[in-house]
Amino acid sequence: MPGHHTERSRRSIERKGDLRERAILDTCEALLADKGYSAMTVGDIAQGAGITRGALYFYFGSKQEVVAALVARTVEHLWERSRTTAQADEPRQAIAEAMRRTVELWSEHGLVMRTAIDLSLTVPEAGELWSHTADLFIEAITAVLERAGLPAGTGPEHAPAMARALCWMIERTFYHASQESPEKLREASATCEHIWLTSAGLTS
Amino acid sequence: MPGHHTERSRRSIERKGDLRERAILDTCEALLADKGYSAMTVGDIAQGAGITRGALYFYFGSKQEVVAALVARTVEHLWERSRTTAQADEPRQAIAEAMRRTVELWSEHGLVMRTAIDLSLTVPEAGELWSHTADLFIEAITAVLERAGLPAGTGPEHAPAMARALCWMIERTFYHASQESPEKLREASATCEHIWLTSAGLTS
DNA sequence: ATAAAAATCTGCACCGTGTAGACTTTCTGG
DNA sequence: CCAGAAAGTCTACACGGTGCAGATTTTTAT
Repeated sequence: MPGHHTERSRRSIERKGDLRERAILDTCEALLADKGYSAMTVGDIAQGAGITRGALYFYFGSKQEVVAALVARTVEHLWERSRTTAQADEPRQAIAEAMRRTVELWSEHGLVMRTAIDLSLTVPEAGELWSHTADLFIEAITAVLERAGLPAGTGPEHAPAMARALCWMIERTFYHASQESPEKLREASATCEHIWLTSAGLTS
Repeated sequence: MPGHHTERSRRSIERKGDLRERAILDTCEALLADKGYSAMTVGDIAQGAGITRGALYFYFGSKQEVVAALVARTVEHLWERSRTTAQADEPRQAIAEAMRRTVELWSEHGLVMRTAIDLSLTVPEAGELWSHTADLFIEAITAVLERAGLPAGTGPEHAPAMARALCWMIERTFYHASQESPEKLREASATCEHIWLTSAGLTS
C-alpha cells in the first residue's frame, strides 16, 4: 500500500500539464527563431503545442508571459553554467575570462538574450527577471573593480556605480553586435574589455 | 493675379492637415505621458485630435507610426538646439558640456526618449531614426576622443569603436536613471563622464 | 469503485488594430 | 462658378490577443 502510494506520487509528479508547458516553450522557442516575436501568433504557439488558444491561456496569462517563461528557462541554464566557472583572482584575468564567457553566451543565445531585453522594457515580469540577472553581473564587475583598487563607496565614481554603467555598456553593445556577426561580437568584446580595463585603472 | 496667387500660397503653407497632424502628435504626447503606450488606443488619439479613427489612418499608417513621428519631432528640436551649442575645443570641456546637455535632454524629454528606445527595438522606422540619432552622438564622441589623442583607425580599441560603446553606455544608463529621479540622473552623468574621461586617457 | 475535487480543455465573445471601399465635404485651379 | 483633387467620414470586416463559462478529463479520497 505505501509502495503503491509512492508509485502513484512518482507518476503524479510529472503531470500532463508539465509536458504541455514544455511543449509550449519549445514551440515558442522555435517560432521565435523562425518568424520573430510579432509575427508569431498565440494560435501558432498553441497549434505547435497541440492545444487550442484557449488552453494556452490556462498555462500562461499572455503571449508575453510565454516568452518571459522561455527567457527564464534559458537564463536559468546560463546561471548554472556560470556558477561552475571558477573566478580568477587576478583582475586582468578575471576581466578577460568574463568577457570570454559573455561572448560565448551571446553567440549561442543571442536571440533569446535580445528578446529578453526587448521584453524587459515593456513586460514588468521580464523586467524584474532581467534586472535581477543584470544585478548578478554588476556585483561581479564591482568585485573585480574593487580588487583592482577602486573605492567601494556609493559615490558616482566608486566601484558600484562604475560597474553599473559598464554592465549597461556591455549589454547594449553586445545586443547590437550579436545582430551583426560573430566577427562584430569579438570586436565589440575587445572594445568593452579595453574600456573596462581602463576604468579599473589597469592601463595596458 | 500673381499677388493673389501668392496670398493663397501663403495661406496654403499652413494647411489644415498640418494643424491636424500637430494636434494628433500633441494629443499623442499627452496620452503617452498620461496612460502609457499600450493603454493608449488609436481611438483615444483620434478623439483627442478631434477626428475619427479612419481619418487618423489617413495621416499615419499605424499607431506606431504616430509615436515614431512624435519621437522624430522631439529629436529634431534637440538637434537644432545641439547645433547652436558651440563645440568646445578642449576635450575635457567638450565632454563636460556634452554630458551637461545630455542630462538636460533626458530631464526634459525622458519619457519620449525612453519611448523612442522601446519602439526602436520593434518598429523598423523608429529603429532607423534612433540609430541615426545615435550615429550623430557617436560621431561627436569620436571627434572628442581623437582630439584627446586616440587613434582614428577601425580597430576595436580605436576611437570609433570606443565611441560606439560609450554611446550605448550613456544611452542605457540614462534610460534607467531617468526612470528613477533627477538625482540619479546627475549621478549617472558623473559616472559616465568619469568613464569617458578615463577612456580618453584624460585621467583626472 | 466511485464521488468529489482538481486539473485541463473547448468554444465563444469581446475589444483594439488595421484595411478597403463608398460617400460627403472642402479646397483649389482655371 | 465648375470640375476635379484633397481631406475627411462611415461602414463593414478580417485578424490577433484575451477573458470566461462551462464541459471534459484526470487525480484524489474514501
